[in-house]
Amino acid sequence: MSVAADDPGAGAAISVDVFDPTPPYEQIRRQIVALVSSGALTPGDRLPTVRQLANDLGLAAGTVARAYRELEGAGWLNTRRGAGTRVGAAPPRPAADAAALRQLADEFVRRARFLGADDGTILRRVTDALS
Amino acid sequence: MSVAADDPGAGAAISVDVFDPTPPYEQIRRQIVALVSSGALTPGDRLPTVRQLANDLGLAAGTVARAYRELEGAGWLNTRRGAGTRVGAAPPRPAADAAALRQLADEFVRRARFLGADDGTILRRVTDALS
DNA sequence: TCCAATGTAACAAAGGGTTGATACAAGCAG
DNA sequence: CTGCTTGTATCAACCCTTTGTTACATTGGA
Repeated sequence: MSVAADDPGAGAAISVDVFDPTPPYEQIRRQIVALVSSGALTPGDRLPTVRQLANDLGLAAGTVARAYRELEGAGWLNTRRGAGTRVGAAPPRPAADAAALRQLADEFVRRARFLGADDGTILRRVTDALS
Repeated sequence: MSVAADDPGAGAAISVDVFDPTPPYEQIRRQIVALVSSGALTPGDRLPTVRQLANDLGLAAGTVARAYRELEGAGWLNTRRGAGTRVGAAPPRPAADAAALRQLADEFVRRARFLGADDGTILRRVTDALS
């Protein structure tokens, strides 16, 4: 079960799986990296405020703030007090597309296996989705 | 950086990323699920002893024991005191939630295409990720 | 200028995970 | 039977994360 946070401005959704032992701030961090890497969020796009996202996800503001802070430090986001948080102008993407696609595929396979799917089923579903 | 634990008996390798905030027991649990799901470990294959794996990974025995215990409870492993731990005869594969998997595949394909990847590339990346 | 919005910082309290040690229980081989 | 191996249980101590709360600094618009 997960709580979804619709983000009309960026057209993206971030969620936190309460059954995942991974700390919420880390789940958020990874999802934003994936969203930026995949192009779902582009430079200049504004992210939800820490209070807004925290409220949507049922978390404390400080928890979301930590995710934003770490992403800021890594160059993914630009945050300014009073002005909000936006996707950085030059996200850390050296070998952009190839690396992003590989990361995307790895993440997909990991999640699919987490659902209990075997390799054959995973490939079949991807083939279906391609058509 | 990660510490690797070679497992000659099963021909598999399990590692723990000390920079990943995800608890070690959870990292181990997921990797074993992946190894069994992918067929790298087959029913009857013996896993390292809790002390052996803990020593290789630099963890406490109880930490590895917890991963084994959770996997046992979920039906992935069979563990008997004094006899060791082996892959269960009937790992929980049909648990594949068809709807969730389809949604996951659709989302993955959507993002991959957003990156500009063609169908062949997408399939190749998934195949790579499966191995 | 004034004020609301936003990110940041600090704090104590609570909960969970890990460690390291020890002890115990159950299987297996001699 | 005896001894070794293996998984399990317990314990206290420590560290990390989260929570609420409050306060503060900065930004931008009325």
